[in-house]
Amino acid sequence: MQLELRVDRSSPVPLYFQLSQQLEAAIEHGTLTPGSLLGNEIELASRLGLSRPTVRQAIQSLVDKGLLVRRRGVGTQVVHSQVKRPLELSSLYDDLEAAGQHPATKVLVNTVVPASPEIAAALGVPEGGDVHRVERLRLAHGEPMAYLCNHLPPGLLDLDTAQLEATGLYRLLRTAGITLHSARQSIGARAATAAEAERLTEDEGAPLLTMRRTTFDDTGRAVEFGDHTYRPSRYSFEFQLLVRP
Amino acid sequence: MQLELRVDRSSPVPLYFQLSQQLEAAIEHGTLTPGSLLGNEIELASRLGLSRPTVRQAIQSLVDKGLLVRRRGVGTQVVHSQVKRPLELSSLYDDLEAAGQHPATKVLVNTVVPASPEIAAALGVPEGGDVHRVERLRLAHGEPMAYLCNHLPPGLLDLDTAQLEATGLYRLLRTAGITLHSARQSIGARAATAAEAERLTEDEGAPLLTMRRTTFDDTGRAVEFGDHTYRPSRYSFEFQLLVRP
DNA sequence: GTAGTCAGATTGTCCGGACATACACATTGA
DNA sequence: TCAATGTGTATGTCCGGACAATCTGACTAC
Repeated sequence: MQLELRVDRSSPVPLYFQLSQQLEAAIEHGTLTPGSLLGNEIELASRLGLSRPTVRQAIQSLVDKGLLVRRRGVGTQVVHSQVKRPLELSSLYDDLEAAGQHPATKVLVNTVVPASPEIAAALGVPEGGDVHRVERLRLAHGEPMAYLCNHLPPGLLDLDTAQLEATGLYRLLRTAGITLHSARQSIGARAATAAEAERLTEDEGAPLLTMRRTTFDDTGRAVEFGDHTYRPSRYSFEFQLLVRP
Repeated sequence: MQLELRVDRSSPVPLYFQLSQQLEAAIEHGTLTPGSLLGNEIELASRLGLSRPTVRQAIQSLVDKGLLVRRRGVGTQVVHSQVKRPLELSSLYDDLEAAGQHPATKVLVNTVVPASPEIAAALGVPEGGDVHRVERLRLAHGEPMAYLCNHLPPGLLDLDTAQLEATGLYRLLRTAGITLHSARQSIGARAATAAEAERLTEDEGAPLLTMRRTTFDDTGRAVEFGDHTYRPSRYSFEFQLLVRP
């Protein structure tokens, strides 16, 4: 069966993007089965009334996502891998919501504090200068799941406690017009201290999963520094890595 | 000062790649300082005797790596972020070697076993069929650091114990002509069992960092399934994530 | 029968150009 | 003074074409 593809030239959406989205949907939906050839670029271009560079741009974006593989002299085929979801800079809140876990947030602290040396270095602000500090408890099904301590540079956005309880920090940042770009993460484990154990209703000495992250926006400016602890019985980090040769 | 760039048309190395490497080196070296404009694409192209698409391809590859930011109507500038290293599908052995930790490996088991349901599903082989099983202890400075249990599909490569002790598994795979493409990882934590504690010279119940990973080659075929436990006092996962909008 | 060779197919690289779009800045208007 | 408007500049998108590099498979020669 021939895959039905078409583009709308009156739409403001770029043609290559229209095409890549349709291809991605076809792969996701199973219309394009793993291992199947995509048909050569020139024929595809003429069938759609597009130029070859445009078709290549569409295909390239899916290759970058790890959905397609190009082979010179052979063609472009769908990878036959079970997992196709791309890696993302994930938000715990969105992850939980997507998994149907009904996340809830309890804001413990929402204030302004002087920056410690470590936080100042991470955020690129002067030591002792003002930074926002937010401590939250993330719950799923009413049970505590993670303790989240975040610091943000001043003047970036208003941190409203009600909003923080209704959604995730990343969504607030995006809503404020900040386009997140990259993050440096460190994931480790350690035994819970007495205070940590109480917050998460675990026993002292119980293993905890820890994550420390600095997030940067598209200008390379640090917009958030987080120090999180998770209950490993309730949460683990899942992601897909792509090799960039 | 004008950045000195030039391309060698007699080289088999693609022009866009020559350019992107020089730009990356200039950024790494500090010749191109964070926040500085790159000069517009058309002028850059004419200066180098290249076409604009070629220059764009070079710049785009660095944008994808997170080194540059494009702004319509403004120009392309170097991100002013502290961390510029891209995310990679890391190999523990290479990581340790790069950090000057003198890694060593002790092969505990190197054999062929029938695939359990879980392993068969991960590797995409028939249940009960033959798979390689390798258990290793990774040491740094003579101290145990991680316990690595891996399964590989049959017929992929010869697993020589001596080679496994001399280098990492990923390097062996690459040497065998396998181009790694992506991996699905899950990172968690748990308390050490008695057996795990003994292997890693920890106490029973001590927190351990766990990682489970399935690695795929460029055709989407699973080439390795690993179940690793790390001593969190000696190791944590560090990586940088890029957002793909 | 096996190895080497050749042709076809397909992606990889590169060109030169055209118009659209968004941002920054200066100008103009209220 | 401040907002709206225009203008220049840079990237974003798209085109049509050309040749090179590489893989597959069939054919040929030994």
